[in-house]
Amino acid sequence: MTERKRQILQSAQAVLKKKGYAATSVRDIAKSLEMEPASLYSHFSSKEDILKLTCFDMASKFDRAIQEINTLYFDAEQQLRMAIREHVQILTSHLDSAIIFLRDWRNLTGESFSEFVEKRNSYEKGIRKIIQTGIDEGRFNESDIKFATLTVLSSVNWIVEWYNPEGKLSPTQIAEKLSNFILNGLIKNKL
Amino acid sequence: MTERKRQILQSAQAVLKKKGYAATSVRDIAKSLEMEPASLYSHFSSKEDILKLTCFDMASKFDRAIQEINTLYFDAEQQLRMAIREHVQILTSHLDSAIIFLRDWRNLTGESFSEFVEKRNSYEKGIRKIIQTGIDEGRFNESDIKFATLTVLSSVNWIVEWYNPEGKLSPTQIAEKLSNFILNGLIKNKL
DNA sequence: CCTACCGATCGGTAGG
DNA sequence: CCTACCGATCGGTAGG
Repeated sequence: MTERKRQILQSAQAVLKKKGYAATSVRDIAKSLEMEPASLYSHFSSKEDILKLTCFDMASKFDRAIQEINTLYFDAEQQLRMAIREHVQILTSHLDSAIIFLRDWRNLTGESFSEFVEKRNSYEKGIRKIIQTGIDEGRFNESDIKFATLTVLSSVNWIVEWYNPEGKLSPTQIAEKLSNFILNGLIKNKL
Repeated sequence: MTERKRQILQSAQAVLKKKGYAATSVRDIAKSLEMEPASLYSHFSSKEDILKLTCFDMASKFDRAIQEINTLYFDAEQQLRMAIREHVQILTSHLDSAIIFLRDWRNLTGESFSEFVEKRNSYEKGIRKIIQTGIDEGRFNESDIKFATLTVLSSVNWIVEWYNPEGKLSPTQIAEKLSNFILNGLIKNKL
């Protein structure tokens, strides 16, 4: 990927996150770059190509992170805290892409769609494995494991809806709060 | 609203939830009803009109539920459990509308957009109030209250992504699991 | 990266 | 609820 292509991709992502993939035209993207719509096609083969690159790029970032964590020795609680920290880190440091990745992947078609879903399921499995370990260790509640996994992921992914890079909470602080919430719940410890 | 209009609306919602508002054409909607695209306009003034009706209809359901709960005497834990139960009930019993409501509200324009955001914030405030009560009662952890509210809502809303009406979990069971998760967290009670 | 352009499809209207 | 139709915009190509 050339420097210019990366530059165009970034500008495109900034536009796409605002109105969503389906409601954004190739002309909208071109305008943000002050170029003609037709010129985009010397860098990308189609509008969907931009979506595809964005979604798969994010997916592989998450994939790399979970693979690494899953092979580390820490106990389940530490693993989960690390996974959440990494997840928040990826989301917040690529906020435009993250929003497209989370909202617009359904617009992928054909093989891209199914391949994406597969990658997403594989990541989900990585998280599930951590929670399963916690249950096996007797540290986590024996809850419906699929249910627990989805609930963890939903609360982590939701941060893109309100995260503000100039806000008072750093990604690390957000990750810690989120981990505490997920691990300990809302109710005060009855010691 | 005539019976026929409601019927058309329902069919439209079934189509909209599949591809999303922006990617669905008026022709797609008409086809699902075996009528001509132009005929839709004797029931609706525009494509956005359908989105507007769907979003605001859902919003008012949530609004009614939270208003009621907020005036009841139960303590914060009970209130939160009730709010979650009602929320899950509304989502699952209007699944098509719920998905459109959650995913496509950003496509509203002008006044509709701002009015919707306002309604959504007001519901959020209702949930926040319950959590605040819990903190005041000394029952809930003193966490960032806005943060806690958003995390609760995200995990509840996520159920539309995996809920299956024919699955083994009833809405009531889902609500209870979710409440337990949110209140007690993943970690086993160290008694 | 641009000019020039294409066929297809879009949301919507007029008139019955 | 339909026929007939509209101007605008869509994603994308040819050729330079």
